[in-house]
Amino acid sequence: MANFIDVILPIPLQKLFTYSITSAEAHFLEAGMRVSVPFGKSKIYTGLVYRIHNEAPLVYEAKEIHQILDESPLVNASQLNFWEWISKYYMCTMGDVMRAALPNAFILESETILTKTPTQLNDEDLKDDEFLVYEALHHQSSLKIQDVINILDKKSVLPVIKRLIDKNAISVQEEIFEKYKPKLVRYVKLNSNYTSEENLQQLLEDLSRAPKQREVIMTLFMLSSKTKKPVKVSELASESDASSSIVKTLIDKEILEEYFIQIDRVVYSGNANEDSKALNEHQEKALSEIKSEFKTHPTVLLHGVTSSGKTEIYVKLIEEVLDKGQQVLYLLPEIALTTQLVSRLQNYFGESVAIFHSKYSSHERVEVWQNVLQSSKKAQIILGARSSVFLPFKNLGLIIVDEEHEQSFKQFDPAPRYHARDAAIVLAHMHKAKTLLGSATPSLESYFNAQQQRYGFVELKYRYNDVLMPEIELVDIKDKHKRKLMKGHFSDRLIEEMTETLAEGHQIILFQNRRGFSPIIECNTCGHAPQCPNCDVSLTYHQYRNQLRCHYCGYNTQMLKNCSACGSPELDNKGFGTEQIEQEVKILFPEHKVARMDLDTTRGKYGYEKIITALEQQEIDILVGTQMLTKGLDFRNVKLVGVMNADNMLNFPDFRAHERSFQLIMQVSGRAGRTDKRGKVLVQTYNPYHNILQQVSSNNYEAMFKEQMDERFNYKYPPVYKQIKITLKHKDYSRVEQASIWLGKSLRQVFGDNVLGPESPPVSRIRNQFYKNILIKIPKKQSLSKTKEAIIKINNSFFSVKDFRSVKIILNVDNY
DNA sequence: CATTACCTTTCC
DNA sequence: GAAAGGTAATGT
Repeated sequence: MANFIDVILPIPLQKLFTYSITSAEAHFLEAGMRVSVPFGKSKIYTGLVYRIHNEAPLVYEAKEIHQILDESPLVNASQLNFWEWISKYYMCTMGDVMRAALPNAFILESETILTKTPTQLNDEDLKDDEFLVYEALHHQSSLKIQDVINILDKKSVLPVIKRLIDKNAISVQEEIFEKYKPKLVRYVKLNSNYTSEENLQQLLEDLSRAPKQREVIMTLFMLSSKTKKPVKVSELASESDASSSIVKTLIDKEILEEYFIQIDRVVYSGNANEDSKALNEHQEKALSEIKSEFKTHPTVLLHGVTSSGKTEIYVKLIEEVLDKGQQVLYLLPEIALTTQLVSRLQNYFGESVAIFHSKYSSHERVEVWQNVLQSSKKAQIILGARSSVFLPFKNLGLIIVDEEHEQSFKQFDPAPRYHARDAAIVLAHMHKAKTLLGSATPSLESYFNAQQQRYGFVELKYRYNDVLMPEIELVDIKDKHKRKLMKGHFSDRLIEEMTETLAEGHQIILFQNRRGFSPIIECNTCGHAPQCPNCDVSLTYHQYRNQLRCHYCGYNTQMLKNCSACGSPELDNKGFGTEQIEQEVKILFPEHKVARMDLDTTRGKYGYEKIITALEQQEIDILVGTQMLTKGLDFRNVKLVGVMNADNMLNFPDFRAHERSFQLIMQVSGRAGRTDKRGKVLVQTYNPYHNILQQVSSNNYEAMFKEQMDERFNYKYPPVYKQIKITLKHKDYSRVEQASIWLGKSLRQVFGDNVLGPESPPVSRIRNQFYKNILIKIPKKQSLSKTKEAIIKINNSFFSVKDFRSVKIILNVDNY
């Protein structure tokens, strides 16, 4: 009987691909193992076995696989179920999910390698470009396609390569590379020739004329007898104070023998040296409420004010799940995964905590994956960002989603456009595990779900140690401007409070929801603002490199001296960003240390941590920053928080702008006064009577919730209605316009008034591609899966129109 | 008329 | 997503 496998390939194609295998391979293979398979004329891809069967495909002949890559499944059955759900719910292909789920290093790709043939050729047989490539192969043994592109400096190199092959000058082959290399550490031991006493004696005598080498040998004895462990080369070199070349000499002389041991890249050296803290009465009460809610609800929302000690409650829950021998997933927004929280958990749980986030190298991620797969002791608790929902859990008991309201749990750009919180709830369900959502400012949808009894609900209203909530004061900057009480972007009240706080030796955080120096440069004479050549946006001024930059495509140029439209040298800054605030603070408080925290200053693996540490150590008096400041950081000595301008958040054109503003201001406020002293928050605004700001200043989440929910009801927004956003994208404007009108019409035939658009988004061109959006609102009682089926149907007929085939369509389910 | 740029199609 | 194969566009 013939044997076949269906394989998921990491490309955005709807279908699976069928390959033929031998019966021996059929015996060996299991779903979830990787195979490498030929795809197309020349490429070799990594595929994941989805199904093994005997049904020969009818319309084509299946190719044979190239190679089996795993000895046991890399992805388990429950993960494949989960992938299936993601792909159905978020309307993407299994290939998309595979790309997102597997660490990059697991997905091998082949590369075309050119090598010279032994045949002798006369140079005159070759044309110029052919000769260049041929010549290059005299200097290096092989070339990649990319190298050829560089050598010839043009795009289409394949004809050249083809001619060279025809002339028998070169040959090509496909090679696949294993991207993951285990980390090996070099150890040394004495060569076995010298184990006997007399040989050893002889050796030491021989070395008497090489004192350094003798010293190294003596150190080796000393080290191995002291630690009774294998001795690392690096250790030996540093202990004996010898260079590694001396060690190498000894190895070359076969006196020492080197060997390698594979080690984990990510190791935690400390121990679980702390017992979990005893809870106070409020925490204790919340904990027991959570447990009793779990009896009736698989998902519970914990609404606990900032600094109420939610983490300690999580720790207690984690302890119980670990005792049952189950795994725990602790999800956090990327940015909140700081050393602070990591080391706190490591203090309680030692090396059973594994961390997984995007700043880890792909090698490190492979190791975490493998530890989880093997349910290793090292990976009982996974602390990770959204992509950690894809880890190969076997026995998950609890998922904690901390800072549940954070929008960074939703992935926007490549598919799968999943929301990690929602996916986590489904994942927990598949494992019959519990999910705990925690936030000081829950998202409306979660709070709504709790009210509808879909989630259990627990509240924690008291801050730890009964610290008072900070006092929030609204400052009317319209009035201050009128009365000339503003210095730059600082009101007299803010300066007063800052001066006082600094005098007391406390720290200050200033929050400005915008990065860059000054978003827009405008000509005073003609009003022209420099635009990005590839996108439909004005360029942003960045002072630290004196550049104009585009935040969408990364385009940048030097700052202009004259207006590019009229030549006038009078260019003015409109709006303001973190850099400008930083500069103003430096002028206002020249004797204090000011730092800035935004995307530009936190590049690199430790950029973020450096600033945090500096603030903790009180090397910084005033920190200016963006959203990043809001994430669960515990700064003991910060007493004052200033929100520079609340209006640009409130006026953001998005149905969640108000909810977001509330959350953001509440979260930054939470940074103030975490110890004995009551903190103070100043919110500068042109509109102090705005309802949201009133609700912020009275710390009234319920009022905010009620009012916002009314709006969501009236305007049919989530969580009352669900929504799917369809984005069309093409480099030709009239093509997207026509396509979007057609699509809008077809959708309206099915969904009527619940289709909004097509509309051009605020930024209608990015990287020279034009965009159109269509929004579909889905009433609660309308079946979500039927809706999606209908969309897919319409989509298919869309692509059968020849003119539309080149238009890219992006489906975004729950696009908020 | 040859070479290159661009677009469409197919991949199992 | 990538490369092959076809077609239009450009150069000599």
